[in-house]
Amino acid sequence: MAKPNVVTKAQLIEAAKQCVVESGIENLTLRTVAAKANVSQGTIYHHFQTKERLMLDIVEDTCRASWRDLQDPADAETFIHRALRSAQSRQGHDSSFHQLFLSLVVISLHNQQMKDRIGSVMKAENEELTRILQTLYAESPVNGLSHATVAILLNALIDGLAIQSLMIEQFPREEVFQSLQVLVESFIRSDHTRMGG
Amino acid sequence: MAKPNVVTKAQLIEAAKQCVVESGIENLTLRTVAAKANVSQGTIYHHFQTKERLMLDIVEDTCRASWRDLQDPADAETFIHRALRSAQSRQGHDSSFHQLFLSLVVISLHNQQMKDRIGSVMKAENEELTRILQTLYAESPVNGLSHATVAILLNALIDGLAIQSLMIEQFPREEVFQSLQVLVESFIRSDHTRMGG
Amino acid sequence: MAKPNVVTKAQLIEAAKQCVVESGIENLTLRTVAAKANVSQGTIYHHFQTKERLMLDIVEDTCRASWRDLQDPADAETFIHRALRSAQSRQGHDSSFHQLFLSLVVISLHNQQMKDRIGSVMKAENEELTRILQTLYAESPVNGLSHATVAILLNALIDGLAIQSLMIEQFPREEVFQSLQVLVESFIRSDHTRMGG
Amino acid sequence: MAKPNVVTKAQLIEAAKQCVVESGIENLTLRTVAAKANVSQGTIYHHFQTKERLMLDIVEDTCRASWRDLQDPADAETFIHRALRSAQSRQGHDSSFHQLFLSLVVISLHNQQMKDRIGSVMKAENEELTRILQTLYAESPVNGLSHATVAILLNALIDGLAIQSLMIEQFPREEVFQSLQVLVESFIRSDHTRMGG
DNA sequence: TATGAATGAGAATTCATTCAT
DNA sequence: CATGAATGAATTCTCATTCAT
Repeated sequence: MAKPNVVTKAQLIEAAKQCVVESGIENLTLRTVAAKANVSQGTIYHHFQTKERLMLDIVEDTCRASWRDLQDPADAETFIHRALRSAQSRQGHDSSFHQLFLSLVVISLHNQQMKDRIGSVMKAENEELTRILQTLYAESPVNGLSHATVAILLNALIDGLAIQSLMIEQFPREEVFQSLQVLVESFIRSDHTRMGG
Repeated sequence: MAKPNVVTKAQLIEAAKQCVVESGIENLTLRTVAAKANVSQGTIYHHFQTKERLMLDIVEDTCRASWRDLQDPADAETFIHRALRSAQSRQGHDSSFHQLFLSLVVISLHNQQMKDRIGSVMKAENEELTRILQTLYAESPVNGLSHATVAILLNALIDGLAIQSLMIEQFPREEVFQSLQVLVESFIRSDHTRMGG
Repeated sequence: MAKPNVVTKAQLIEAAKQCVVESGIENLTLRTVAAKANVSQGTIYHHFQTKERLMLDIVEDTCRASWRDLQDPADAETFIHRALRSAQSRQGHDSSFHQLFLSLVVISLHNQQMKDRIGSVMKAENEELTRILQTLYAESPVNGLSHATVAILLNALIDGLAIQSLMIEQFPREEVFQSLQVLVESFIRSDHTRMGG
Repeated sequence: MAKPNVVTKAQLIEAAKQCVVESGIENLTLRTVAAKANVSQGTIYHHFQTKERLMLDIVEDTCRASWRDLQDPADAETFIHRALRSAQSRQGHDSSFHQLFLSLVVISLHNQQMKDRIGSVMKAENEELTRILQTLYAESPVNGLSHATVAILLNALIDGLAIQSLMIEQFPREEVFQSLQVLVESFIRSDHTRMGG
């Protein structure tokens, strides 16, 4: 007993994320994580010194993933559609992303370090979307609102819809997201000068 | 030793809600609630038979409050302004409402009963807002979208902004909510005006 | 399951002291204490919030006992004989007192609160013995040494002998303590003016 | 990866002794020792097969050191002064020796092997001091007590004073040890002088 | 030799829950 | 109704020890 190198940190984080989605972050125990990863509890403590550290690493991992998606090179125009489509897919059968995200948000309400990390990513997402909107429209697509504000509202929309989608049985996902797409397209087709390609 | 009627159920629920906001729903213990309400743990068991029932009652209480707000008689036009203003005030100094709401949402992800209750209220809110929009506009204020969809999007916006406001240090609350008000007013003043136009 | 008032704090402390003597303070676990007291571990936490608090209470209890012995009314002359005899009896078959005492001393080396408590009792014992010596002899019984110093040396002698007695197999307890008694009596019989009765 | 001869057993024992003095024998862990010696935990297991053996080796090392001091060639008369002076210096700024000694004594209360080892050294110290007293005085320096008993009492005095010195804040070290020296000198200068006279 | 990942037994501690008063 | 002592299961965490490299 003591086989070396049976798991990596990444595998443990993955197992932990699954546990959160499966049984709720309030029920996340290291016993469960260890079981899911097929290692002993001690192993978890060898990699993360405390449960809090593991949770911080889950946040870190999730944030890094979001950031990677963001940086994914793509021409600006398709960016928003891609975002919408990915958001939609996340809501349906595979709602795990938003479950995890919301769980981390709630836990971070009483953990400044987590809050800082998540907050910084959300801010970065707003800024990235702002940049993209600026590429698409010389003037803001919505009268009277700055590009930055439109970006904030769009990102808020995604998160707010995720909540409704998670909570409301038979939420009309398809319809709403198609409407959103229509809305966004109406920006793009609108008579405002289009700049970036 | 038995002082009668020292506390009411409502007081205990209030205490529990405070505990959630102060130390996180993941740290909600009956000991804490009892301490905050200045009663013994046993007392809590006389009012709620289990911890889960207490949490269900918190949800119930929170939902009923939302519903009461909704039913509050007021002419349709001012409804949205009132909603926006209240949403805004909830985000700034007194963010506790949204903290509580999000916490309950996350917990309910693994509690069907809670999920049903919260989901039904969110659905009702969508429907109520739909009704109001129908009162205000013969046709939907946003081209191509049904009244119901606009309602969903507006409500999603509120929740999504709440998250950003809770997570992002120095989130531009004032600016964003004024923009939102501008946006909504542009609906009201100009029937049939396209959102993006 | 939950029979009220099955144990008192005093009983738990007694059980803990027995555990220390039986298996060493370095092996003191709350599981053991609970088992010895026939209660659950939770019960121990109901009375003492932490293990450290329990240990502080053991110290407190032991110190209070020492102090009570000290205050025990007795004419000064017999005091020392009584002390010697009790010290001796503590060393032989019933060495538990000194085992406990030394264990607490060692633990307290890294616990200021415990150290303060034990230190204050030891100081008080020195002072009490000084007072008694002053009652017995106008001038110090040992040439060139103050009453206080003689008291310190005598008390040190007791502790030092306890260690030897605990560690050395077949330590000549009888012989040494009779010698000590002879020595002390030689003080009393000496040509120095005797005062108190 | 295997650097040869990075540490010697002696270095590990030294590290362990430091750990005991710094954080208490009850908190001695192999992790701590390894950290202090800048080696891995595995390395400790190459030198000592178990934690208990490490502790036995600490005892062995400490006892051997005492014994070495004892054998140190010196004329009998100065022996006692040297002992007193070294004892005194051990108590003040550098109290670590007695901290370690007492810790080992307490642990050995429930480890026969350690007890035997420490006991044998204490006995040897008594015997050596007896021999020295016999060299100095034809008859015992204290009327009615054998040389052996006086030796035991003197050694007990050293240990007992060490405890007081460790526990009592502002223990009058200087004064007491000078008194002790006066006392011992009174033996040496006046053969046959009665201690109490 | 030396390493350090892995282990499992057991430590302290928490907590929902029960029950006699 | 209200209390609070008692419970036991579960949780976080520690640590001596093993073993493949």
